[in-house]
Amino acid sequence: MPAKHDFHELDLDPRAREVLREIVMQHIESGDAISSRTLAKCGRFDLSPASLRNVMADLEDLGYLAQPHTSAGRVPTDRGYRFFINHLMKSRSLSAREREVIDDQVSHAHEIDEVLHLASNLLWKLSDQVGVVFMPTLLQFAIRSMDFVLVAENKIMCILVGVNGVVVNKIVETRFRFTRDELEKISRFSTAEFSGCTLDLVRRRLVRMTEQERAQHDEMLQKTISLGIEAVNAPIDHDLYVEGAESILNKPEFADAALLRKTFLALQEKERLVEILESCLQAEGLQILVGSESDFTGDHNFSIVARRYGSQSTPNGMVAIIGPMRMEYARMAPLVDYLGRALSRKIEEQEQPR
Amino acid sequence: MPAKHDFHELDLDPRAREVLREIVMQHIESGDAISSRTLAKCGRFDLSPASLRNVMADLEDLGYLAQPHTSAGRVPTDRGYRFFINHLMKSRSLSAREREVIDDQVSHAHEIDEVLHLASNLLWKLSDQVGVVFMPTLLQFAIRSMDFVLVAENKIMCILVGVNGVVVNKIVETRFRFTRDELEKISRFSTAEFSGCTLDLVRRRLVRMTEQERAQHDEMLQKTISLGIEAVNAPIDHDLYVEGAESILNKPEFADAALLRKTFLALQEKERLVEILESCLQAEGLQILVGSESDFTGDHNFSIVARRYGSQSTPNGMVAIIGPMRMEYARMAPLVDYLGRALSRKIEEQEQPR
DNA sequence: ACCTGGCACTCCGCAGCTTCGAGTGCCAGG
DNA sequence: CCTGGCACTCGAAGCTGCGGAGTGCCAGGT
Repeated sequence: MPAKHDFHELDLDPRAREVLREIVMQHIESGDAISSRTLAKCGRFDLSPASLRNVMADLEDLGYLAQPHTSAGRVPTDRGYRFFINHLMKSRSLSAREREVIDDQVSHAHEIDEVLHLASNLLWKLSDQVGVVFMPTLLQFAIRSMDFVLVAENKIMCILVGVNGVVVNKIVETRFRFTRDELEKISRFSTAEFSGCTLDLVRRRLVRMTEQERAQHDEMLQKTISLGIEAVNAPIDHDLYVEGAESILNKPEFADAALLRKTFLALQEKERLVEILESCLQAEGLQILVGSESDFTGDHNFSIVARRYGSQSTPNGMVAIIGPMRMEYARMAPLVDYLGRALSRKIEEQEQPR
Repeated sequence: MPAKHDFHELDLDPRAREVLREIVMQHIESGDAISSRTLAKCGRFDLSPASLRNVMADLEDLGYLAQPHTSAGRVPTDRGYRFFINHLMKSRSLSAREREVIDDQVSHAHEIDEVLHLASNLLWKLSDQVGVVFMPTLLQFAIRSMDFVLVAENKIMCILVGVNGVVVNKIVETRFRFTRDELEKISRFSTAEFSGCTLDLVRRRLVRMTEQERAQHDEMLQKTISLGIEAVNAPIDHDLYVEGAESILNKPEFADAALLRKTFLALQEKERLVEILESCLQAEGLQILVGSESDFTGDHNFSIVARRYGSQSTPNGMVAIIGPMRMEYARMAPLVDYLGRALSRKIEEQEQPR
């Protein structure tokens, strides 16, 4: 952080900070631009509107506030929100009720995808913003088992279980015919052989096997290898749960039909979402991106409140909320944080079943 | 159909029919209300606007047309569309390009859910309406196999394959511990025992087994039964693919933000969609529902173009397009029909693999 | 040095008015 | 039975004026 920036921020005298804080809070609540008069009336300041106007003018000069037009009140800028989040916000901890709902739901889910789906749903319902949960592809993790089941004469379902408990299944079509017996043998072999490997490693080892002398003559081995390669090459997507896109339909900032349309379509672009979530994956703890601070949020005046989940040992994903810049950060932050922790706990539990 | 209705419809003299047809077509194309003047200008009639006005007034009396307000042109009513669809429409057959796209895509997909997902996607892209594909739950069909795979110490994945090739997998948690060996045996047993049964029948037979003497003592059998019951009781949903809801954002009839919101939310109510699609499941061939002809479409001024797919022998689902009443029926009808046929063919092929 | 009331100014939103054009219905004449 | 003409209706668009909400600035008070 450049010194000048710091200087600015610390330079704000306490009164200005209070004013900024009040403006941001009121604006978040009402959505309107805040005038000096409303501010004076709120009772927190023993100042006349005129004095407040001076303070507000200063804050505008520093780039924390903006006026939509002359003779409208002031509205926080991205920087204003950022300052608010960094220095002024007092997180409102979750209500007992909310905590209960989260704990209850998370503990009742079983499969990991069920848990994640539920998490995005919870985020949506509890925040009334768009809830997003991201799980990176299995590719980066080691697998625990690899099984094959006959589905049709020429179709085999391959079931991969990651060390993190993620279960992925893919149906592959093969030119060989397999019997149940064979598949059972192959399952045993593959699991024994590859458990602990990442998919990438599995692929390399399979390829190496084809080169060995033995493979040329052992038909069974050939079939195993071919099936394994098919299975590993089958595309395995990351999972992205986006829930509650319709909740933006309510928000007054998107009352305009054209803007709404644009905003809505933006949320369908999963690739961009994945991209930005992946870029947050490194950082520990809660992250908040406001408006112009990232490409995606900047284009659409969004903010993102995100947190990594998962234990240190195993791969992580992200939970996040996406909404308009004007959102209740003080409530969203603890919500995302709590849910992230709950998920992490759940996942750690599942790793070491009692 | 009541005689009176028939009378009305057949009573329309050829000129009135032509006029109605032209109005519907022009309105579908432009979205505007059609005036006598525009109609006269189109060249298809050797009549003055005044004469056309008379014809139009008659059509309005009969309920085929309506005026949004005095001094606006005329717009087709539900009945108008219905008459158009039944008697006036000339289906425009698919372009070679479109047919090619469909055939190509359908033939390249493998798993049935992949095919269906693709189908809804195609419907959307080719029609620019909301594409819907519905597959009823597996419950009504006989199964071909039933396998179990170890996923974690206390979690078993159960894989059911229907005679129609549908593959369903569910992860169940059990209080027993299973080894790979056991699961393999159970899989063999279950498949041999239950292949050809509907899930309901499987459940009943499992329950009956618990009552037999043997079950009391044979631990292995107990475990099998418990697992089987878990698997069969795991909820198995119907599949519903809805794609392209965002395409209604474009349609001028939903320019108003409030209406758009309402419309959009309506499309999220999958239950109602399922309900209406299920009700169409009985009828063979293409079905078109216009506006007030059904609850769902009536509430939102939608129309639905739907068709059953699947072979006679095996269970069927529906493919459909949902859009505003003002849609190009002449193009949608063949599109849905063709896709339905393509799907049916694909499914029949998969039933009897060469 | 700082706060404050007052005042001029700007700008938005709204209500009311007019105008314009697009349609229709009806009628009388060919 | 068709047609041109005419009166009438209605909505969309544009203009105007006004009130309200805000701000900026200044001069005077503490």
